[in-house]
Amino acid sequence: MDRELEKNYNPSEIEGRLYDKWVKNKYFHAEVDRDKKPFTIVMPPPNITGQLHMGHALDNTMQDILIRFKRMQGYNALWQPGTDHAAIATEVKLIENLKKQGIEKEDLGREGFLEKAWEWKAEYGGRIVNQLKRLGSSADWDRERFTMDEGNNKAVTEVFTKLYDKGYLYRGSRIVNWCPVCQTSISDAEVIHEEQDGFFWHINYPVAGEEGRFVEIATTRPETLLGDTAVAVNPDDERYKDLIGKKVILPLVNKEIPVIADSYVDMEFGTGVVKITPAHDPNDFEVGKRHNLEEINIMNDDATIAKNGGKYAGMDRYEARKEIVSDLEKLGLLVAVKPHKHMVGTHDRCKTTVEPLIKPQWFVRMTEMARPAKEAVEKGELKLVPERMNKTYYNWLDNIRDWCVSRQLWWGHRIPAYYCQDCGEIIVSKETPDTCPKCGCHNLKQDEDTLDTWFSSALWPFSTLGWPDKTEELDYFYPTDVLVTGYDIIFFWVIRMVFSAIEQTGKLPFHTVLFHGLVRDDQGRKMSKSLGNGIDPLEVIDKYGADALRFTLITGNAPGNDMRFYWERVEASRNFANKVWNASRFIMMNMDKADISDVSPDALTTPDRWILSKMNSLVKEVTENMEKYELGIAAAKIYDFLWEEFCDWYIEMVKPRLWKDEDETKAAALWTLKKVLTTGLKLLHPYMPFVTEEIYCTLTDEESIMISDWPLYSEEYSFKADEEAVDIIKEAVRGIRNIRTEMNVSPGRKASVYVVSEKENIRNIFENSADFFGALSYANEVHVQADKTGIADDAVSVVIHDAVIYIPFAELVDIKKEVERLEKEKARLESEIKRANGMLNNPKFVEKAPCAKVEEEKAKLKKYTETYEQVAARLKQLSAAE
RNA sequence: GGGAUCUUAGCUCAGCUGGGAGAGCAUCUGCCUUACAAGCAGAGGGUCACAGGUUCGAGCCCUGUAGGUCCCACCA
Repeated sequence: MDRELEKNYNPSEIEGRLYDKWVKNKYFHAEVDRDKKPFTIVMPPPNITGQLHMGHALDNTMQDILIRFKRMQGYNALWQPGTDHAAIATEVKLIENLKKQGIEKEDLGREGFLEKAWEWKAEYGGRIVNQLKRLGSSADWDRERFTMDEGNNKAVTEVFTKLYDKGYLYRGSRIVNWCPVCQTSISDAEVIHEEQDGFFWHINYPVAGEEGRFVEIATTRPETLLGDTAVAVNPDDERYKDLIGKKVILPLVNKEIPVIADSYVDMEFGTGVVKITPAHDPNDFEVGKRHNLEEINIMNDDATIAKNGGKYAGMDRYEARKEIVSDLEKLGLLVAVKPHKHMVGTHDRCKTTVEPLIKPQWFVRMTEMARPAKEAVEKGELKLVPERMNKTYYNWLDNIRDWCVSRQLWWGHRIPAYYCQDCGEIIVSKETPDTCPKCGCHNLKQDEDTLDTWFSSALWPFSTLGWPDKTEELDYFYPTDVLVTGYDIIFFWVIRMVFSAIEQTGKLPFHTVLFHGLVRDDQGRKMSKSLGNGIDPLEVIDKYGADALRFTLITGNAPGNDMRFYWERVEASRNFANKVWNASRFIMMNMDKADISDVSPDALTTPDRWILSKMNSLVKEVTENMEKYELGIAAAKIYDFLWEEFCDWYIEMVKPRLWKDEDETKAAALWTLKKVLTTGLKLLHPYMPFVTEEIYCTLTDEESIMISDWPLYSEEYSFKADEEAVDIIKEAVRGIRNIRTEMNVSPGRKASVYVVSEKENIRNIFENSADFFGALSYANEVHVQADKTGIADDAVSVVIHDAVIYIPFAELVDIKKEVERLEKEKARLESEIKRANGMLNNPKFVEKAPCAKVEEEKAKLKKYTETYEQVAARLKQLSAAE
């Protein structure tokens, strides 16, 4: 051993070095290789404006675990990375930055602004990528993409024109969600409805021609009154039947508007009369369409009242609201003001209350594309993990509305639509057109708008692989396999990728979506900038290492569930890394004690076969759970095995053999230690890539653990008899330790241990294991015999199945206590026997339960009965001794 | 209004298709035993929210109740 490990695992020393080595050796890079099966994951592209947060850390850890696992299994594993231009986020951020320098967006003009944007991207766009690297992410950085790079631009234009030609994309003047602060339209998915305290203003509208008669309406937004073009009642409402077809006078505006009947009106709610403002409410818009009502836009883009708003023109919407209410009051038309909680739509980015406005926008028709997306899940071709996400998925698709994809922003993919300034013709084309196909003029102007960020990310799984070109990569790596993401962007992204992929490529973009939850703070709150409760993953990595962070994020959590972040848990994970580190150190320190190059299976001892057998089962369980995406369960199994079975039991069992100079089984022990450790390291590697790599490369001559073969379950390592034998020894050891603690015998004090059993096979087990059995149970000598000859009656005893262990602690033994202890044990066994008998005497159980279960109970009953008899016999002895 | 989900040890959570309640942390006791005190050996601690039902058998399946969380939805 030419290298040695430090006493404690120090992640910061090794992480950078190993990561550089992996990159340098191109382990992350995947090339098309027809001889190997591909396994592909596309990374959800983080925003270029972003900083790594716990959500990214979790998301990328899960992906890295899967990709490392598959890579080791022999797949040609590609983890396709990249970043997202994040239209609104970036543009808003840039505008803020410019403002600090006293520059307005408009001052720069479109070209100038975009120049700044690209500069900013060049400077900060790589920041989050570098942060991802610190996690250990084994993405193929040689293939890194950007949603606005050349290839993606091409894909976006291709899709836009194809959808347009197919009639799935149209330009229309419809009511959209408008953010007055960001000055752009946003999609329904970007609107968050939050409950706010507002008021219900009850207003009297005078009925035209009927002096003194009013209809009372109730509204939460009185300022929209300026744009009212009707008042609606339910056609079945007896109260207002006679009003239908009549006119009312719109207060303040003093204009006559009709009373119409529409079933949209709920008779039970409010006054049963609704003011209709088609230009400022989505429902009213629909009503207006049905009744051919005029749409009067009374608001500017910044949510101030427009010119047509009379005296209110220029006022902010809330200021106008106040004025209007006060004016109505003066006129005596304000009937009541009632506090009212209602849901208000806000922009998810800036929290501004959105204003429904009519704007000409581009929309993607969803009805046709939604269907196959839904069917894919229904037919099981697309699997959502956990399965309960199916309902959310269906529900969204069932109620889907057309997707508003145009944004009044500069940073993004400019819409490839051109308008003829002469004849109004719309041309959608991949190339900039020169002449108008309709009127032949050259007076064409491109649409000023850009596309929703998600329009391009919806194409991510195939655009990153070269689509629309028929590349080798696309052919080989696509469709991808698993998508890992948070359930919070199922609507924004997942569904849109699914229908886009089906429509554009005819294939699903992936066969499985693995969802994870949110990482919350220790009080269960969402981590957020405003609360200041966010924990920086990089700080965690600095303090405890990337492996500890990764392990923490993965364990103790089921797929799709939120989790809380605790520093204590990171510490526990770090301790585990250190535990593995030290076990390895121990093994390396002893490696020179024998030559293990030629260890035959016959040389293995019972504990060797036991741990190998346990290891073998572990391999199977871990692999199975990882295949099922139960990453947390698999991790817990590795943890338990390595810490308990391997460190606490096996290494302790092996020590006497290593210490003793003339022991012939030393090589077998060392061989087993190394075998089990390297297997364990491999299983652990996807979770803790750094510590496992460092140990593996120190312990073996291999180049890297990450390109080593994933362990396979093998019958040749299944040793049932040895497992049973060691279980008996462990039971005895535990019993002895228990009693010693109970009696306050200090560990330094050794004692003779007598194992008495009538059964020869049991005696053999103890005889063969005497060295480590003695060491584990603090014995200075172990006697194995068939009867009690030579053992003092007042020795302490431990009854296990098939044997009684005696420890002569004459001066320490308190017979009374000993009897008490045994009586307790006897009672416990009695209840067990009763339980087993209860089941077995139930004819229905015997009849209906599976055979294996019945047999199991019979075996238990036998074991308990036998143990019970031993205890009873021991109690008899004690009473005789008294 | 619709839907999802949670309620398990003091805390945070596992518990995969129903077959004798688990982990980490915390607590208590004893140990610096030649890999590890970031450790070792022991211990205590739970009518699995509540009420019914299905079943030979329920933490797990069904129904209802209470409380929490989240998502969706155009009740002005």
